[in-house]
Amino acid sequence: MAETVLDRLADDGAGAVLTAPGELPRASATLHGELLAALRDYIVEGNLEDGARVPERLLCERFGISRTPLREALKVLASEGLIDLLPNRGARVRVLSADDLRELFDVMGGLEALAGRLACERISDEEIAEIERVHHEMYRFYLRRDMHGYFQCNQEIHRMIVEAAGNAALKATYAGFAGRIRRVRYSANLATDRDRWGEAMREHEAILDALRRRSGSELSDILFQHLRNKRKAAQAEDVG
Amino acid sequence: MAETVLDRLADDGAGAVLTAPGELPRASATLHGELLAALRDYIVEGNLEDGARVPERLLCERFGISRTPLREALKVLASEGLIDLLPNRGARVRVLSADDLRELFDVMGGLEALAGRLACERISDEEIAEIERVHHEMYRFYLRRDMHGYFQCNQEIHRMIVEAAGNAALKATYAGFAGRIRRVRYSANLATDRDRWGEAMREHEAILDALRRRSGSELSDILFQHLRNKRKAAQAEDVG
DNA sequence: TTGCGCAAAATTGCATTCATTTTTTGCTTT
DNA sequence: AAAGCAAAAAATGAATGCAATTTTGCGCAA
Repeated sequence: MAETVLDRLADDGAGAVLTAPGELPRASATLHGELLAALRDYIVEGNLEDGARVPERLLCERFGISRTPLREALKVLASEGLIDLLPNRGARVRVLSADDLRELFDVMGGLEALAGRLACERISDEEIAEIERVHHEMYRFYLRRDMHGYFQCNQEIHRMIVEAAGNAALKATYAGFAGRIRRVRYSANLATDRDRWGEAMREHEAILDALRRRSGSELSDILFQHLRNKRKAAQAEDVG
Repeated sequence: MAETVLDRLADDGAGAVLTAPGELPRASATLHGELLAALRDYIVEGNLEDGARVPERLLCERFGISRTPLREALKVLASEGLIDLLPNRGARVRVLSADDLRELFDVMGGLEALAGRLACERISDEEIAEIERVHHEMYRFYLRRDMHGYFQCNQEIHRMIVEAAGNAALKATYAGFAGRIRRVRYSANLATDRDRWGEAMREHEAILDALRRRSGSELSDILFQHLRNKRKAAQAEDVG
C-alpha cells in the first residue's frame, strides 16, 4: 500500500536511519541509501503486482525527490534481481517463473548448507541453547497446529544459524535471496499437507542434533535437503 | 551505429573489454549497461589501486559521458561490493581485509559445494568426459610445473562444474564473488609450496571421482574443503 | 465492431545546472 | 619554519532540462 512508504520516509525524517542489524546495506545518511532501503522493502513486501511497471514519476512525487536518486536506486534493485529494467521501457517487478523459483530455492539451500557448516565450526553452547529454546517453542506451535507461530520460529531458527556462521558476506547474500523469494507466497501448504509438516519437524530435530554434535558436513546435507523438500512442497502447491 | 563505451575505452588504450559469455549481467544496448560492464572489468582487472579514489570526473572524460550514468554504475558496483561509497567523499576501491577474504573464500567454497551437489544431479557423461579432459591437461601442466597453464585449467574445471549445475542464479552469484576476489593476487604460493600443489592435485582427483559417482554430498564436502585449503594457502602467503 | 495509422502525450536516458560539502591553497601568526 | 585559519577550488548529491523513444488517444476504413 502506498502509505507504507510515505509513512516510513516521513517517520524517519531526513536524518534518522534505521540501521537494521546487518541485513542488506541500509546505507547511511544519504538520500540514495534511505530511498534504496525504502524502495526495496516496498517491492519485497509485495506492494506492487508481479510484472507491474514501477511508476517512476509517481514514486518521485510520493517520496518527494527527483528522478536522479530514484533511478540510481532502481539500477541497484535491478542488479539485486528484484526488478527488470527494459531499455526505454521502464522498470518492472520481476516475475519469477517456476524455474526461477527452483533456482532460487536451491541457492538458498546451498547458502543455508554453508551457514550450517560454518556455524558448526564456531557456535557456542549458549547459542545452541538459544536455538533449542526456539526449537521447542516451534514444537509447541506445531502441536497446536499454529502455523503463524510455527513459521515465525522456523524463520528465526534459520536466521540464527546464518548468524552463528559469523560471515557477513554470507549473511548479506542470504538476505538478498530471501528478499527475492519473499514476494512469493508459499506458506499455506503445510496446513493441507500434514505429512510435510511432520517431516519438516523431524528435519528440524535432525538439524539440531547435527548442530549439537558440530557435524558440519552432516548439517550441511540436512539443511540443503530441508530446503529441497520445502521447495517441493511449495511447488506442489502450484499444481494443486 | 554510435561509438560504444567499449570502443572509447579501447581507443584510449585503457584496456580491452571482452564480452565473456554469461557472467554478470552484461546489460543490453544501454549506455548504463555497457558502462557498468566496462567499469566493473576496469576495477576487477586491477586498474585502480586498492583503496584508491575512483575518479569520477576523470572517468567521465575517459568514457566520454556525463556523470549521471557513471554515478548509476558506481551505485551498482557498490552494491556488488567492489567499491565503497563514502557520503560526500566519493567512491573508493574496496580494500579487503584478511577477515573479508576469509569470508569471501568461505562463501565461494559454499557456492562451489552447491554447484557440485547440483551438478551431480544432472551432469551428463559427456560433460564429465569434458571435465576429465581438462583435468588431464591440468595434470600435465602440474607435472611440467607450469603454473600458468595449471591455473587456467583449474579455473576452467571449476567454471565447468558451476556450469553443469544448471542454475543461472548460482552462476551469477558465483561470478560476482569471483570478481570481488579476483583483485587479490594469491597465485604465486603454489610455486613455493610444493606440498600444497600436490595436495590440490589430489583433491582434484577426488573431485572427479565423486563427480563420476554422482555423489553430490560427497563432492560438496570435497569442494568446500578444497576452497578452504586454497584459502589457507593464500593466507599463509600473506604471513610469509 | 474491429483493426489500422498517426499525432499528442507521457516516459525514458542522459546532460547540464545548482546548492553543499570537502579539499586544497595561501596567508598569517607564533 | 610549523601550525592555524580563511578563502578559493574542486568534488559530491540531487534537481532540472532536453532530445529521443514509447505509449496513448482518436479518427477512419474494412
